[in-house]
Amino acid sequence: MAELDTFDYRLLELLQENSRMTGNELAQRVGLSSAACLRRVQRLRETGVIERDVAIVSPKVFGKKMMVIVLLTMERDRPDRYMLMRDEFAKMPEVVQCHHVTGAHDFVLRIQVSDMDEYSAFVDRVFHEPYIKRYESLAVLGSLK
Amino acid sequence: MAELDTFDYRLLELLQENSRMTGNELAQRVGLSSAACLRRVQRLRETGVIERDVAIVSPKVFGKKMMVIVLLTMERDRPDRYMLMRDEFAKMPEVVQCHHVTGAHDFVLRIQVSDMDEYSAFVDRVFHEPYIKRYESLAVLGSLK
DNA sequence: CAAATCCATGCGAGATTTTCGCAAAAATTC
DNA sequence: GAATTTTTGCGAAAATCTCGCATGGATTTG
Repeated sequence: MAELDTFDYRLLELLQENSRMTGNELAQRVGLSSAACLRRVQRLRETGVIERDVAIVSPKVFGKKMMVIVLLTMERDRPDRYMLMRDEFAKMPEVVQCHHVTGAHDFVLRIQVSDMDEYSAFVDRVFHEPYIKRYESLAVLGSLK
Repeated sequence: MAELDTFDYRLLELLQENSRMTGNELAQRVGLSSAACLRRVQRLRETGVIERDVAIVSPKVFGKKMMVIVLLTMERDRPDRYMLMRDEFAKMPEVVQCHHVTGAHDFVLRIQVSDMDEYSAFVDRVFHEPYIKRYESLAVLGSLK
């Protein structure tokens, strides 16, 4: 992608807030015609500046009311396992986020489950592996953003 | 909102992945007519099951290339500070996520900044408060989802 | 410095998508 | 099992998006 100008940034800002805004609404706010706005947005999508569009569903609805943050520490002698782990985490529906980090821990995971039972089962299934040295579970009491 | 049936859940699942899916595409996947799908989606939005729709912008574009996860521990004698802290975090653009958690730490923050300098400034400004006992920064090397 | 080239623009037609009224089918209530 | 309510599919109308085209401004080129 070439360079983004002020219009593009403004559009991104707006769409990050509400991606269902129509061409006319955008036009009104950025001071371009509807067509121009939509053409720009189209380009932003094609070039990957806008990666995707998602609906944000109220967490209550899915009944996945329990969120846990896990700090994972792997055995130091198996750095090759990192990528494999990551890929496996990617496939698990309970894992909504996975960060590979520096420092005392190796991974920070955000886990979404319905209840303690489901979490407990998840832990048994996933964390009791030889290359996992330690895990620390932080139950989330409340969140912002 | 009344009850959600299997169709609704399927629609939510799809829209969570890609909210730009058209009525026909949805129809094809859930086995209802386009109109029925769109009517349901409309209702899901109206009733707040779908809270909003957002565009996900590549973090690189905004120049916020650095992500840090911070484990925050507050002084135990000031639990009243928790809510105030939370509200303050909510206002900071660097804080993209904030979870209040149980366990050894009190908050887990996800911070997005352009570089080390900006992070350093952020730390000085925010974490050097008397009621903050300890903070641990985990730089994110890579992420999934 | 003018000519040529390049890009993004606005306009508007055409295509796609969404919304809505309606009658029929399905599900629910009594 | 009849009556009522809800949801469906269809299709028309409305809204939205896409695209070709000519124009105008900026940059490049000769």
